[in-house]
Amino acid sequence: MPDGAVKTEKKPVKKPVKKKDKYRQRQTEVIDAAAAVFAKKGYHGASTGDIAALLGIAQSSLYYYFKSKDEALEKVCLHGIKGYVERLQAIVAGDGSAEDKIRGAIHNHIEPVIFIPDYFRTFVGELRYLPENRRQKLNNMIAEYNALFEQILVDGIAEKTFTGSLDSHSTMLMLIAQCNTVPFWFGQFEQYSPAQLADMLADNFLQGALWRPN
Amino acid sequence: MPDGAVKTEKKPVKKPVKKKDKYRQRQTEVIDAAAAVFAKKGYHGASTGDIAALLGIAQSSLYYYFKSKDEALEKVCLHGIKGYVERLQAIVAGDGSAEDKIRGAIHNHIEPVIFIPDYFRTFVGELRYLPENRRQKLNNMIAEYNALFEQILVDGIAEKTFTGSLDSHSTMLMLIAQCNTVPFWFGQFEQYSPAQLADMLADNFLQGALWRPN
Amino acid sequence: MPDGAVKTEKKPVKKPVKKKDKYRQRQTEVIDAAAAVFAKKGYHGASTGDIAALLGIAQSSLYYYFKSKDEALEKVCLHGIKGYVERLQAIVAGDGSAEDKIRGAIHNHIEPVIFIPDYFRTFVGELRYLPENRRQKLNNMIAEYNALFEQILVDGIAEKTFTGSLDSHSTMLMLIAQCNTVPFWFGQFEQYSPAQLADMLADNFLQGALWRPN
Amino acid sequence: MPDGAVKTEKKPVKKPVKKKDKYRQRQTEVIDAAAAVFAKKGYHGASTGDIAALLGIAQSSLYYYFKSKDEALEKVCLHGIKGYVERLQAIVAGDGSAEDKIRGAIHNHIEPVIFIPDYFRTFVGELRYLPENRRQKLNNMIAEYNALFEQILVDGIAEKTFTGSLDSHSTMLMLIAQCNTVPFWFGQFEQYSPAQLADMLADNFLQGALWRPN
DNA sequence: AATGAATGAGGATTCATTCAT
DNA sequence: CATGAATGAATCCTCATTCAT
Repeated sequence: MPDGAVKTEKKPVKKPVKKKDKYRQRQTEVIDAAAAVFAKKGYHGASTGDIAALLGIAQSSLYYYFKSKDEALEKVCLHGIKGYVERLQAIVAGDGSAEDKIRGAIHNHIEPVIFIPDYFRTFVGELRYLPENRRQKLNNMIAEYNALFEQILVDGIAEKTFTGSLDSHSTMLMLIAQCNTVPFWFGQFEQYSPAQLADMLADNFLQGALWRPN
Repeated sequence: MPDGAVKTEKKPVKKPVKKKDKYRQRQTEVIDAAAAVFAKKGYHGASTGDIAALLGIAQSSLYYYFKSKDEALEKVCLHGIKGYVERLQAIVAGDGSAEDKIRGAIHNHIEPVIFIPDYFRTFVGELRYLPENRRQKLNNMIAEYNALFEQILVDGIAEKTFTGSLDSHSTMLMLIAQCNTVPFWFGQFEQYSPAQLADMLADNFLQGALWRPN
Repeated sequence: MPDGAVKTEKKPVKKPVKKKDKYRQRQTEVIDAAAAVFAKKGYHGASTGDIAALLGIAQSSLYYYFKSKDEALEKVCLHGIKGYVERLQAIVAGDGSAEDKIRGAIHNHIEPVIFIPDYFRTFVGELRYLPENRRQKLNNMIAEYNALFEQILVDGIAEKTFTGSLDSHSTMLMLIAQCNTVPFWFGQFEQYSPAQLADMLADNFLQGALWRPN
Repeated sequence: MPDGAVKTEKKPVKKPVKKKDKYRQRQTEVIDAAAAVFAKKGYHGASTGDIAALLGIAQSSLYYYFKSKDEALEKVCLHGIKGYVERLQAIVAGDGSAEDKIRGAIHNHIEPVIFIPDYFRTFVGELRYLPENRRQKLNNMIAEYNALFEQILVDGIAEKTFTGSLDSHSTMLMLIAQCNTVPFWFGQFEQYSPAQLADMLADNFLQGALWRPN
């Protein structure tokens, strides 16, 4: 009984929370739309009108959710790599072999690429159009990510998991580049799950293509 | 008499040839500039003003060399893959092993990527902005190129040069995607020659990264 | 006394009054803010967002206190010259000399200019942006004010307080214009009180700048 | 004969000059229009469309003559005070009495105010909307101008042309302010020439309004 | 009594393109 | 050959205003 009273009293306390939540949710939808349009048409090829049309709202209404097209791109990119670094840190810090780690890293990289392809394609293809000042933070994250990735290779070479002829830096770049291209051709391969794709890629990287008689 | 006639006759005959040559040459410079600007800023991010500025001429003067920005992009893309298919055809028709052929194909693919990076980056990154009608021809070339590439893999699997677990289609796409990313990070690797890079890539693809005690 | 009854009876009677008072008071604050923003940024350079920000409320909340930006400007202007005409009428109707009256008029004009500078600057500088229909009333007040001012000059010339070479109309305009400019540079003269400033201005007007040996 | 040849040779040399001249001339017309519109509607109340409409050209064509609305305002303001400082310098450097100089200064100030009223009204009323960076130069010119003006007053007080009770700084500001207001009410006084107006103003300032029996 | 959400209209600016010379 | 001049369309963004709550 008192509970009922408490509940009705809570409302005025709760409301602002709910409102902010609703705003956040709508903002997410708006950024989703931006990601979709940027991915499809490229940042400069996309107009705010395109985004608004996708949402079925007025162009000017977009600006209630972001302050500029730049900011929208930034938000898309940030969401595109959210958690990436953290997850890779966990993998690197783990106690598996270098092979396990590289497989883990490839899975980590590819899965979001496939689950939020619009965000990821935008991140990969349009980040360079983000103005210098907004790009800084993202560049730092990339640098950190790359360093972690390379670390796995370096360690693997040291522990003789990987061949000593591997140039860790260029290999890292190539491997990441390869993963990054996935969302651009994945559409044609719906028969493979993201995990399968990641495995294929990892196998390819680790084993090579040559036939090995056994 | 004949002399005079010849002279006056020759002029209108010869000059146009020379003029056309000069025109062609200047046009090449213009398309070079377009390629450079497209590569740097993206098709939609680039303005005809940027191209003109790079050449030190007036914007309107560009239209003497191409009819529209679209056409400029088309010319850049066409030049970006000129000879690609033909050279790959020759490689496929050759009588080396599948391994040799795949190495040859990778070299073939990478060298231009590096020698005319502006053209190639534009081709890889901006082709999708080319209007449907102009894109047709290029798409056909790509399809043919991909088919040739895949053929090598298919043959290689058949002749047991490549492991049977290889999915030829997706492998082809990944391999090409990997080659295509080269011009985007090559700048950092001036210590490697294009040929060395191609070898590294081919080795990686063929041998894999795992350490092989022997 | 039947306190209880009175109290409960009064409430519904009094509250609306109190409410209106509170509304009026808040409205005054809102118009104050509008005056400040208009004075600083100009009518067209000011946005309703600026006003709301100064008050710490939402833009849309402003419309509870005025129906449009136009109306806000009108309210500011009206408040800016409230009492002006009446006080000048009193001065003109008084029985001092023309010199006293012109001094009184200048004081009358300058003091509000300084005590409510935002209102006054807005009135002087932004009135012209008020739409025709709203401007009518204010224009009439100005005309009346000017006429009263000129009357002092005319009378002063007739009674030989002022030199006969004075063109009363243009002099009136110049004198008023001079007073109007005060709030635009007064900030730099905090060492002078409004009354001193008015005196300086009046002295200048009456005596002139030339040195008079005596 | 040689003359003819020379003449035809000159053409290519002369042309560029003529073209630039034509551009300059047209630019002047454009800035004239901008001044007119700014003066009438205020900087923020004026749209580039208004300016274009006055010229009978397309909005976008304006940008061939100035890079931004800001720049247009700057050009108008600069033109509005062109020569002001220099002419006042000449007056101050002259060898007349302080009275002559102050008369000269008032004439100098008022005449352009009347001959190019749009420029001047814009300069007086809209300069404050010019972004900080563009305003610097103009502010410096104003400071220099004011200093020169004040110098006349200081000298005049020293040489006992002006009464010792004069506060030179505030008087300077008031006098200039008074001159500046002229173009805002001059329209009503077409019976007076600029010179007459300047004389009236100077007389007023020097002699004062009081009747002097003599 | 106030606000969140949304919008239409307008505004500055860019840009590809044209055309006379 | 090349350009100066001009323009229409598009684009990003701001803003006054509305209205349900």
